[in-house]
Amino acid sequence: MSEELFSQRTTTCGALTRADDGSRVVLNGWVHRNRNHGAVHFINLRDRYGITQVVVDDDASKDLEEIAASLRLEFCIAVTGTVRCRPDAMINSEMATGEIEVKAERIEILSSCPALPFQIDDGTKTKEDLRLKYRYLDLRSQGMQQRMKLRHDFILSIRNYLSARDFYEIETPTLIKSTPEGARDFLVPSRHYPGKFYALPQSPQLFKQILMVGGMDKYFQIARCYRDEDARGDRQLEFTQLDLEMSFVKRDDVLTLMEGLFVHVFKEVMDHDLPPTFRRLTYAEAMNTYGTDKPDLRYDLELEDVADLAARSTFSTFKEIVGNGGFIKAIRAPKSETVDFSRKYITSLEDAAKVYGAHGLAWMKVGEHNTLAGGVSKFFEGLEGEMIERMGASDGDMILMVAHADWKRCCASLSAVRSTLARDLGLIKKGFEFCWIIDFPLFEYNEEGGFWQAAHHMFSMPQQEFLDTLESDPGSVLGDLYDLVLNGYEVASGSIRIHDVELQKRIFRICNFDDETAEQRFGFLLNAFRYSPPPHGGIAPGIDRMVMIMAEETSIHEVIAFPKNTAAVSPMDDSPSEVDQKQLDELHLVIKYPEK
RNA sequence: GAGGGUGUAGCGAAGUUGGUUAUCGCGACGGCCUGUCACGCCGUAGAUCGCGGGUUCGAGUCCCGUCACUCUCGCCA
Repeated sequence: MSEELFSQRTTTCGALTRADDGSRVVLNGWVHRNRNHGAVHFINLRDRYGITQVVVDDDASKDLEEIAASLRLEFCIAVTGTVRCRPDAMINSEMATGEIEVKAERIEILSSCPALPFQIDDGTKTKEDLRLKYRYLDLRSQGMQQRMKLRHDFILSIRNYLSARDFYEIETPTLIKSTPEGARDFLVPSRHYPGKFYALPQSPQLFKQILMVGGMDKYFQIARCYRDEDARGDRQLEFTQLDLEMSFVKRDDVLTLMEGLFVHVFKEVMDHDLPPTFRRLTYAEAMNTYGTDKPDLRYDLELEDVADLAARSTFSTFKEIVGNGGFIKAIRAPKSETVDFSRKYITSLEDAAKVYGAHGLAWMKVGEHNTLAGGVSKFFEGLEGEMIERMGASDGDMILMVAHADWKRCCASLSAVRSTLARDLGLIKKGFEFCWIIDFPLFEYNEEGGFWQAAHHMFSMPQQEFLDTLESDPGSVLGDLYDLVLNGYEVASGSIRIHDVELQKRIFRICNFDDETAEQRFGFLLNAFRYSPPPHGGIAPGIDRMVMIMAEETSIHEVIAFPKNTAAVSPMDDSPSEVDQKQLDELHLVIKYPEK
């Protein structure tokens, strides 16, 4: 009965060195490779820590030889043997354990496996759905193992840093009240209360503010968040945030803390030196200079306003747009050795712009001696010098322009051209370029609904100088809001919060929530705020996105152990799935299927 | 909700203006091999070309529809 189930490892597959020469060891792991040379077998045995070469020599017993010959890829085995240094000529300098090998005396097959649905090796080009269906196999790959380690190291480093700075890690509930903000909620039906639902949190926003009212002073949480929206490469239904809130702080306290955190974490986890502070851009600067509120600063390619020049040109389309208060912006495409600015290429840039609402992309080529040619250049006769100087252009460059009545679409379209150019011309430098975007507008106008809504969320503090004009001119109000941007991705978002009941109610009213509705939805927050809330603020960096960028990946799926695909399905466990009628009955639910 | 891309053996791909038996690499299976490390060599099996319909003497290839995955817009405070 007490017979040993298996020979338990005495060390791992990444640990043995010359110093272990002659020692008797047991290794547990998976068959990574099995090279059979007739009388000699080489088995690469793999575990999380590395790969060690196991040798079955020609003097092996018949039994051992037969077991070695029967091994297939990914069999889980235990090897008992003796470490020996390899002959000089056989040393593999590519392997961490390449100086030694283990001469097997006994091999136990702990478990076998059938032919694999795909090969486990790094950088696999296997379709993602298949990888997700057999995620347990995919996770064995070196890439997934490294990324899970990176994610672990990242989170551990964050925990240690914040803990050392007096933060408490506090959990908040994941079954909460549905509150009408932002994204669609995931709902959980209540068994006890027919017709009532919990919601999964889109973020712990209200709870962390209430923790501040509760005197917790500094809080953080590695928090799972849920938003029922369509997926993308950099977002899915459930994701993980470092949620963080502090009492008695102003904006710069939060920004400084985060800079210190990321400088520390990047050094500790990746041995990468970040600058001690990050560049700050106002929302208006970011939009005007880069056309987006999440600019990728790994390359330049700044946008210029050329509305005044366009107005003086003979290009009636542009003149009309300017005359109607529209916007015209331009970008310089620098001369390239690798990319020919052909009509075909310009069309591809135009297509990129049109996705964001541009009607077209006007272009001109810069020639020698302040000349412009091609495209719309004939309309800019006499303005060549000014245009070229404005754009800082020179011979061989190209000037690309977007005109649009809507400022945001004008910016976004040209931003798409900017990022396409950077990619195609190979202008993207390696590295990590952080920047802060500050001074966001607090409200934006909902065209469909005909009312103002919070651009970020309704709990952010308006900047002081706008307190008197909140109601009269919501569109001009700037908030104490900040986003952290890394390599063109929004990786954190935060604000100084409102801690005054009356001010909070004013914001609700502007956002179309009358006092009664606000009380109904957010009464618990307003109630808490009656009891001497401290001034407070916080931020929430996205863990998945951060690790994705650190791992130089473009999909957060690569840094999540069990992600869902873009159709919101998990191919491994086949969720979502139907449930029993009994379960529905208990929850008082009747399914109404959509008509086809 | 909208647009683009992809779908050929277990995996990754090729497949010409529509033309005989759909090709290659990896993997699987069998055999050989004493120093490999992506071992090598020989052989074998494995494909309703996503699915349905149409055009045609003939469709992997052309057309229509549909499904799945994927990228993007919308959406995501």
